Amino acid sequence: MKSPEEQLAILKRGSAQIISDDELLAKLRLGRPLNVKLGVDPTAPDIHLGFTVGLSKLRQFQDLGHQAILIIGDFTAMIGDPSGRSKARRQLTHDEVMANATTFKQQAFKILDPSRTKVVFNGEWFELMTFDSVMKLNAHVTLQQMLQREDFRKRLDAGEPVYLHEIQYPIMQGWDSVMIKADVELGGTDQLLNCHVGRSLQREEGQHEQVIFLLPLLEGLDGVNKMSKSLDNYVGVAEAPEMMFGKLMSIGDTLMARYYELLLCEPVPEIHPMEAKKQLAARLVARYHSEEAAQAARAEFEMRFSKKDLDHAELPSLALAGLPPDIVSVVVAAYAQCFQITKSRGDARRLVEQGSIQLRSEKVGDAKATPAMCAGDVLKLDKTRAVRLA
RNA sequence: GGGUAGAUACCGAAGUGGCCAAACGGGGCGGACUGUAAAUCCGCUGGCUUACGCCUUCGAUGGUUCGAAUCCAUCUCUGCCCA
Repeated sequence: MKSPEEQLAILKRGSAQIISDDELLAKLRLGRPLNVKLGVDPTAPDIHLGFTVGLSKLRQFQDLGHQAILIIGDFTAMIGDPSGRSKARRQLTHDEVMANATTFKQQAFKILDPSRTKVVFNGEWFELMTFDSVMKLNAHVTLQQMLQREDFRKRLDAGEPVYLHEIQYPIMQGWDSVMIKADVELGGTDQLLNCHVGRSLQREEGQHEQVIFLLPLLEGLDGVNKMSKSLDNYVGVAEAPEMMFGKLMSIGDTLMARYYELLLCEPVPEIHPMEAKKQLAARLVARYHSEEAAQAARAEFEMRFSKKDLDHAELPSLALAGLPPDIVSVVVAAYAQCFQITKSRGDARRLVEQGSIQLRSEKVGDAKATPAMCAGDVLKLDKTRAVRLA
């Protein structure tokens, strides 16, 4: 086992803020495995790369001999963490949440070591709480403290509603820390207040206060907002290798540097940016799938986009039989059948007229056209989608 | 509970009886250019239609009118102020 000082040095890499280094060092010196808490709300069925920043850090704690405690917020997910949000979340039903939690757990174990992870659901304690104990908890936190939060503040200033159940969220998250006797709580930088509430509740209960270990938030594919399912700027860890590779290749250079730092924990290599990005994409695909899948995804990507060789790429096929012969109808059918995307005829016509639609690498251009289409022909729909006719 | 202001397309925001499928900005999409990126430029952005045009849309429901996003009534939701 590494010395406390060595452990601290390793853990600090890639962190945003630790409250505090000294407290963490003191806890590491206790010589026992620390309870390291990471809370997740299964609001969506699968996790994305943004979330893996926390899981990877948790894994690092595990590798140093500590006890990982993954809290599945089956109860809190129904409220929805208001952190960083400009609107109240839709409340989920318990069934939805539990269904999400199942896949969630499987995916978390692509990163965590299952043999050293304790998984708990916070419904275990919250469902049993009585109203008077809820009131007692509330007595520990003031409205002013809650209003310090930037996201609530912003909503107030913008004249947006802030609901009382949302204000309960930090208190519930804090109580989780008490219930599992957390020594360290991991979270994104937007979790600062929530984690602090945990500390004060622990103090009230006569426990040692948890160390707050904050990690930077990973920006989503747009490079601006944090990665989130609801903004559709995410890369899911369960996504198909080609999809994952393609999404990662679409990011800008600045964001690439960020991903290197937060996901691979190293600087961008001093090579052509294009190659650096391919390596990033390949390594992440390898992490969540396999080395072979990563190489295949890269080869596929290069064939399709770099060499623009759609003829040999693997494409979904579209049966022409029974379709009207005009190009617009074929395009609409291709989106619907091969990609489950509903395009209006107007949209499809626009794509044709604007030159996005290509048949055998030639722009069609004329929405009225009824070009001869044969089995095996490649029909390009837009930047990322194409189908093979059959 | 009382007063008051508001609810417009993916988001923000104009429009206050016909010229409104609804300005403008953002976002999104397509094209050019590139490294498939970014930046830039051009175009598109309710549905059906080759087109003329037709249909549905401005919180909800009714009403006034030849004609309503715009006027009236009721309802729902939200902000702010007062209790």
